[in-house]
Amino acid sequence: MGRPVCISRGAVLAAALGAADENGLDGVTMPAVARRLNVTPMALYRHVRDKDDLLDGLVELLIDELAVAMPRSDASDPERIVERFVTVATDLARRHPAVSMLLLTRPVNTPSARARRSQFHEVLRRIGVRDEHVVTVERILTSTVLAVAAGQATGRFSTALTDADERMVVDFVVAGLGAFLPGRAGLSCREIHQ
Amino acid sequence: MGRPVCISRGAVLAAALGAADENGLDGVTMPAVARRLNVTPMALYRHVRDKDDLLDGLVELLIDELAVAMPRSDASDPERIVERFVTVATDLARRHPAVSMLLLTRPVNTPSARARRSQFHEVLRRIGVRDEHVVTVERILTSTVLAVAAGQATGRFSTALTDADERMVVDFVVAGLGAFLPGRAGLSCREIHQ
DNA sequence: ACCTGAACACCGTTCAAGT
DNA sequence: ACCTGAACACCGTTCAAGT
Repeated sequence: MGRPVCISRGAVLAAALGAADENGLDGVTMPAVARRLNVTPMALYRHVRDKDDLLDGLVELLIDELAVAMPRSDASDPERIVERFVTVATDLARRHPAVSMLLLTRPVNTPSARARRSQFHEVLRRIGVRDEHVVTVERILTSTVLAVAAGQATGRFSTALTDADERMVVDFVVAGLGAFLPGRAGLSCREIHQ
Repeated sequence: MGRPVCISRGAVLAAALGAADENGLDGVTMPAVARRLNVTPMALYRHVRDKDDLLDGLVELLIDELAVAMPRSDASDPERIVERFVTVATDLARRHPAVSMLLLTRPVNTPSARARRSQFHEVLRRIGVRDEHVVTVERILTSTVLAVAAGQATGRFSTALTDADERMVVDFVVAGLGAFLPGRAGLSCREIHQ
């Protein structure tokens, strides 16, 4: 790209994301990131505490990108919400396969990430998930969607996710979520696959 | 432990698993594994092609451990099957948190792993999942269960999984699986959610 | 056949300098 | 304030030896 003489944390993270997208997580190395910025590796430590901090930064980057496309708290139709979540996460995993795996691995405790999570909790509460279930349901939903999306993007599965597969993920999650919505007792939601 | 003068692939993998359990994935290093066997790092290369091969071996180890406790193809009650799977995977993730994360990350194409998968496919077929859905349903199930289990074990979530949480995972997966089973109550989502 | 010593390229990180 | 050179500990890996 260009040759910015002046580095910033944002520039470092962007370079790291590029390296990850092109060469996988193993490609995210201090020298590699530095080279993309026309800088020596040591210069990075001015903007990033250490490599762990750099990876945390990548995770936060993806979370923000996930969140801007996420359902707002005024959403109410569970199926639409889940559908959007699955679509957005799958697309994200396709564009950033290596880093999306990190989302599953690393704890995300930054203020921004916590805010995103609260927002999600609010959505779940609004559609009828009981207060004491909200936190765990959110974990299950994000784990499922991210694992399927990231798993296919990083080659855990031999074939890529088709549109039909994506549809099945939505149906699965919607039906599973149904177990925590009022007005029913663990019945399966739909029968469209018969 | 002891001081085996003679090394084998099994011993190397066992030592690597021990290192992973104690010090996380970063603790799985050629010198560290070798030290556990009272051997120099170079000796490992006689039994393991490279580090990638070593990690593949760890994954296979866990898959086998998972499989011995898995439902047999004569199982028929979906809820019991899912329950057992969740219990076994959660327990496995608790004992081997670091490596269980690897299960989610690395493709598993060894003959043994493929056999395990076929076995699972057979179970799904038996309980009524249609042929063209079997592969994707298996991906969704394993991704969900492993991600939730491994995610809590590696500290992605702040609090550990309680028994109640585990129960919720079972309920979620059973309900989700219901979307792909015949003969359940013919409710549609739209009716349920008004 | 199986292990070791020496050696190499490479990575993360620090610190004292440079501008 | 921000970047660089030199330096260190450490890791993955190879190869020619040793037994």
